[in-house]
Amino acid sequence: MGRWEPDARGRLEMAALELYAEHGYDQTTVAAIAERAGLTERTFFRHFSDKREVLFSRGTVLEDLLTASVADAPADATAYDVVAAALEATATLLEGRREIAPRRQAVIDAHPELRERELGKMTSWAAALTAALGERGVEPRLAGLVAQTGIAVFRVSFETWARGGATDDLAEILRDSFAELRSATAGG
Amino acid sequence: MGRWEPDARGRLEMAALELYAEHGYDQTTVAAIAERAGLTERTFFRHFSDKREVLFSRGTVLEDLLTASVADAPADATAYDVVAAALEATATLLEGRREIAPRRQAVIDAHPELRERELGKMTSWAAALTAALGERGVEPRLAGLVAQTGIAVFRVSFETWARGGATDDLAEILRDSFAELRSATAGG
DNA sequence: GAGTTGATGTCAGGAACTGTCATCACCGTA
DNA sequence: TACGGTGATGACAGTTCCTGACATCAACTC
Repeated sequence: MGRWEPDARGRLEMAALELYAEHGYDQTTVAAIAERAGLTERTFFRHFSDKREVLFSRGTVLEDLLTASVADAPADATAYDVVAAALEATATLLEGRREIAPRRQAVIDAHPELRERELGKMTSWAAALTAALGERGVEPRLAGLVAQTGIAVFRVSFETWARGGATDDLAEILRDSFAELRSATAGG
Repeated sequence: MGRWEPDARGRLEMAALELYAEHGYDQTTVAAIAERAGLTERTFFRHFSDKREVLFSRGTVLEDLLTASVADAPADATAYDVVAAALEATATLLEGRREIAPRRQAVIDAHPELRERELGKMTSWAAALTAALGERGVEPRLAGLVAQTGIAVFRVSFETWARGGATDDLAEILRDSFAELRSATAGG
C-alpha cells in the first residue's frame, strides 16, 4: 500500500465529470472536485493545467495513435486515404469509451469554454497529422489541407455518434462521411 | 461633447492589442488595458465578456456577411460553390484590415487560449454557414460537411495571408486553395 | 539507516470575473 | 426651467482560478 490512494489522476477525472454533469461546469469549483477525489485543490492543478483540461488529457493517447497510423500506412497510399485510415483506427479505439463518451460530450456541449478546448485538441490532432504526412514526403500545403479536412469530417462523424446515442459504429459513420465528401467536391 | 470620451470600446480594443503585443497576453492585466484606455477594469468587462474577447468581437460583422452572401447566391449554384463564394466575399472585406491583421494574428498565435477562442469563432462561422445553407434547402448533413470544409480551407488560406506578410490577395489565395482541394479529393 | 525522490499538503497572493449600488451627463416632457 | 428617466461609467466587495514557495512523509536506494 502506498501512502496515498492510487490513481489520483483518474479519481480527479471521474469526480470532475460527475460534478460537471450534476451541477454544471460553472457551478463546480475545483476545490469541490478535489474534495470528492479526496485531494486538495493544489494537487488538482499539479495534474491538470486548468479546470478544463481534466476532461481532455486522455486525448494524448489518440493523438499518438494517429501519428503512428500515418507512419505505418502503405507507401503508395494517397494522403487522403492515409488520413482516412488513421482516423478510422482512432475511431475503433474510441468504441471502448461508449459508456463515458456521451456523458462527457454532453458536458462539453453545454459550455463554450469546453467546446473551445475541444476544438483546440482537434486542431492539435490536425497538426500531428500534418507533421506525420510531412514525414512521408507529402508536400506541406497539401498535407495541411488534407489533415484539416480529415479532422472536419471526423468532427461531423463524432457528433453523429456521440450525440445520437452511438448506435452505429463510429468507424462506419466515418467511412460514409469520407465517401460523401468525395462526391460533394467531385467534378470541379 | 458627451460626458465621456467617445468610442470606449474601440479604445479598449486598441489598448489591448498594443499591450498584448508589447508585453504578451499573460503579462497584461485587464486593469492595465483599462487604464491605458482611460477606463476601469469593471468597464472592460461590460464591453467584453472576458480578456480574450477583446480581440474577437469584430468578427460578428464577418459572420453576418457570410450569412448574407449565402442567402444571396444564385439558386442553381452548388453548396460547395456557394460557400466558396461567400468566403471570398469575406476575404475581400478583410483586405481592409491589412495593417492590423498580422499584428493581431501574431498575438493570437502566441497564446493557446487565444488560438482556442479563434477556433471557436471559426466554428461559429461554420455553424452560420450551415444554417444559411439549410435555408437554401441543402440537406443538413451535406451542409455541415461543406461548411466545415470551407472553413478549414479558409483557415489554411488565412494563415498564408496573415503570417506571410499578406503580399497576395486573400481572395486569390482562397480560390487557389479551393481548387487544390478539389484535385486532392477527386477520383475516389 | 541516512539520504534522495516524488507525490501530496499548506499557505499566501495575484489576477480574472461578478454583483451591487452610486454617480452624473444627457434627453424628453411638462 | 425643472424634473424624472436612461445609460454608461465608477467604486468596492467578494468568489474562484491559478501559481509560487516551502513543508511533509512514505518508498526507494545505497
